Amino acid sequence: MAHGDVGLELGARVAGALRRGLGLEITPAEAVIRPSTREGVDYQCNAAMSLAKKIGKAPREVAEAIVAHLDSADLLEVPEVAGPGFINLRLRDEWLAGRVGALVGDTRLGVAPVEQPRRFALDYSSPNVAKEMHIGHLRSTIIGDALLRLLRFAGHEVVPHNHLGDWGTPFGMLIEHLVDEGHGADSGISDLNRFYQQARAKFDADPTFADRARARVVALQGGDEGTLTLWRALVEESTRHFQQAYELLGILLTPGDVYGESFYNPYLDTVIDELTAKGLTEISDGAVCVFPPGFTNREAEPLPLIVRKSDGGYGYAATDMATVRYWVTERGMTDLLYVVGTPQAQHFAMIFAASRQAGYLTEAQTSVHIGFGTILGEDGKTIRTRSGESVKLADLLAEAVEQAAKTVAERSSLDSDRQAEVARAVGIGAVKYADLSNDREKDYVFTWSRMMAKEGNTSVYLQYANARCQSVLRKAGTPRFGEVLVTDPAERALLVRLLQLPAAITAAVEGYAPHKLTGYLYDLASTFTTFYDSCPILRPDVPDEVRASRLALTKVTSDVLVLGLDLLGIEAPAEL
RNA sequence: GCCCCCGUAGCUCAGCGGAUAGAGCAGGAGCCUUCUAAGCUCUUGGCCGCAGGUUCGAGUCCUGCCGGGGGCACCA
Repeated sequence: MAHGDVGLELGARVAGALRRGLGLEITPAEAVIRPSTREGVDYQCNAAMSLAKKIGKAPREVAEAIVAHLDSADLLEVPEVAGPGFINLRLRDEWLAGRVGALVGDTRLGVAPVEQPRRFALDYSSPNVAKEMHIGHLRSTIIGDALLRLLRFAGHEVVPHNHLGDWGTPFGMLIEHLVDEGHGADSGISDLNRFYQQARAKFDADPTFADRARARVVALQGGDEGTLTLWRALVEESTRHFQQAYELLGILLTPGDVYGESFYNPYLDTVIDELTAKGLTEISDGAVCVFPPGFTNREAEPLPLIVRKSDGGYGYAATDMATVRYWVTERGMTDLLYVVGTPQAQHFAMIFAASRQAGYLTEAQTSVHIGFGTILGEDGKTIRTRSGESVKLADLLAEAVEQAAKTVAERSSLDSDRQAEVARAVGIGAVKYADLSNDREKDYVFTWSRMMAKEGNTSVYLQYANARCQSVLRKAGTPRFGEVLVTDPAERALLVRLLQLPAAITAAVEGYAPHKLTGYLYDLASTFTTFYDSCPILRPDVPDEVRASRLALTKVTSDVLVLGLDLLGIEAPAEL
């Protein structure tokens, strides 16, 4: 294994030792190798204690046997058994140096692609047509995009899809309003919120308009061509608005990734038919329902998934069933991911359960609701503007860039154009990092002062660390990267850290947990700045071979930071 | 009422069944003639909500309780 996870490699060695020493078969993961925080110890093996129990030997005896049969002289110092049966492992400097040296110029930085790529359909962002994006769309969009990047880098195939809210009864009034306003080159729909509110107001105030709106819904559902043209105009205008937000945010979604609710309309009847043919549906209060087992309502009665409403219309349950069916059956996806807030947990649990019953999902597929917590204001409640409305995404991002620009202006010596670019990278990065660095399943408190802080665990700290790397490399002219040497504890710590990228990415990918990567990157940046502080690189008294080694380390550190930030969707300017 | 999630330092958060629970901020003490001080070093601060249980070992797994949030039939 030329590249990869150091912990797993150590695990494989321990597994070998157990096979030879005690005739036990375990997997590398079962060797329970963990990074150690103890002085002078890089990793520890915790397998002896649990194994001792199984085979009826003393834990220390097992540990001694592992050590005795460990074939690891190439990569480890002599291991020590400590405490009840811990095995302390320290990597050899030469091995570390060789491993890190191999990362210079490696575009994957030691991260091996997965051995068995899967096909992911990834649902994220999902704003509503004719409504401006607001803070409620932020987490799905940011987290989903990071997962797209992470999964792809890991070697999987990922098809992102943007489940636009582009269908339903509100479109009757929206289209009628569009008719009233005229939809010339510059119609009123560029201000989406106002357009929606105006339509709403007319709907509430003017019965004639309301009747027209209702008739328009029927025409829309009936496929009236003129109505569809108007509807498309709304969708297109909204899509342009979304694309602007995505561009500013650095989100990979394109109009080609739009699979809105309307996309699944042609499949809805089929879904009902198939569910019915399988005997899964019941009529309850006039609605066509599936009752997946294990779900109950307040009265402890079975809880329905309403696939067709009593008025004959389709609800979102029908669309979501059709979505599962489409991505598995028509597109051959193996894994369905939905980046949607945790309040929808029960809904997705029911969709998945019903999809299994229907045979849309089999053992070959997984389906995961990637839930996330609510963004809270500093008062601990759902964040809102002073007037109680949800915060517009555009306003929030503008605020972030503006705040960043202020700091950049104070610190940066770049020209104004490049300062503007940096402000954007820093401001947007701060918003994304604040989101991604929290466990996605928990609520998190949105605090400008903390995310924009010039110190601490923020995106700018990582960006700054990278800018320092880049500055050194620039000053080195055409840097000569030499063989990696270990001459200082801070330098050695950096080597150990650099080799932990594969483990961090694996953890982030397997748990759909970007914060595992942010945590690693912060540790790396922190380890680097300590190294930077105590290990001069370009100073004249540094021997040439040490300088060449440290330049190589600086290069690899920068590469890891840039890659890591890119996987999170955050830019890393070369200068701040 | 039932189900799900969360309670870790003053604040915001990490923590993979393993050793003395870690960061950042805030507080205290230092460090810029020297590669970007948006930085570094040292330091104060914890009955991991409470009570049981499982385990050689529990912040982590199980049960109960207390507190907070969310969900529970035609909105998505």
